[in-house]
Amino acid sequence: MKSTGLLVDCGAPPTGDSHTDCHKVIMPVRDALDVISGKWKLPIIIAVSRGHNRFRDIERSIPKITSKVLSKELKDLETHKLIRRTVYDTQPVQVEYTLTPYASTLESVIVALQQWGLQHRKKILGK
Amino acid sequence: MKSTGLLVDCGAPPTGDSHTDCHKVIMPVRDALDVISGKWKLPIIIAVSRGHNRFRDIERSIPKITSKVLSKELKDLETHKLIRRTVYDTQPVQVEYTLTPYASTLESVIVALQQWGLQHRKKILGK
DNA sequence: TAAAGCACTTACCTTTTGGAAACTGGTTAC
DNA sequence: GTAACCAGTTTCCAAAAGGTAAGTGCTTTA
Repeated sequence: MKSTGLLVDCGAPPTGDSHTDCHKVIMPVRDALDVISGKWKLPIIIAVSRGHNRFRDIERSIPKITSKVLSKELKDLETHKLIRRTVYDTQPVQVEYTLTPYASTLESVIVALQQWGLQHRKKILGK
Repeated sequence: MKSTGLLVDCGAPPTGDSHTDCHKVIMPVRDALDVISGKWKLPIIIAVSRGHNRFRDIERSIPKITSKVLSKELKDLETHKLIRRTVYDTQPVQVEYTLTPYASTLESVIVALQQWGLQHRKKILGK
């Protein structure tokens, strides 16, 4: 048995049944991936962080996104407390989307993914 | 996620506009997500890292995975240079899957996702 | 000689995800 | 008064991901 030392050692012996221990890695990782994976979540987060705060403004700033998908993704991001939706009682009503302070906790995750992804592209497409 | 063979094709051309730097974040992140997202990649990596090196051994160690999916995922992981497939010229042939040293570069990414996912679950499920 | 193990592959479904286009019900600008 | 803008929703479709079950060609075990 060769180990590259990858990953948290879940504690169980390598020959034992360790899938329950591994769940301690897999479950949180999948929770995190759920939040940021998909085609549009990151583009939306970035668009909003740059000051595109109105629905149509976000839609225009992200090429090829449709209003249906944008609507759904904004709801997802809202339930994950990454985006706040504020309705102003004006005529007509104005809706503003902003990043929550909590959204900034994602930064280290995104940076880790970005850096690994960058070197991986070089590795796979031959340097 | 749309892929062009190995890596993600992010659609829009990198012109000189303000979206260029967005793509510098989004593209690498999507490349990275492509490698580790999906239902089975992480469980497989963990199983192999813990000494499950034969096809049937890996299959048995991951509850509910099917041979079709395992076969496909192992191929993906191999083209991403995370897993090495070694065929021994025995009777009958033996096939061994091991993690490459490169696979250990994923560790910081996985740890970042795991930690964020852990606190996120607490945040979302109240507490 | 039959059953079982190994390393897969194949054909066929179902579920999930994302896309196109039209449409709603309001408001405002020309 | 009609055209356009806003913030979406609805219906229908296509592609991708994943699941089920059976089969392949080999070898070893009983």
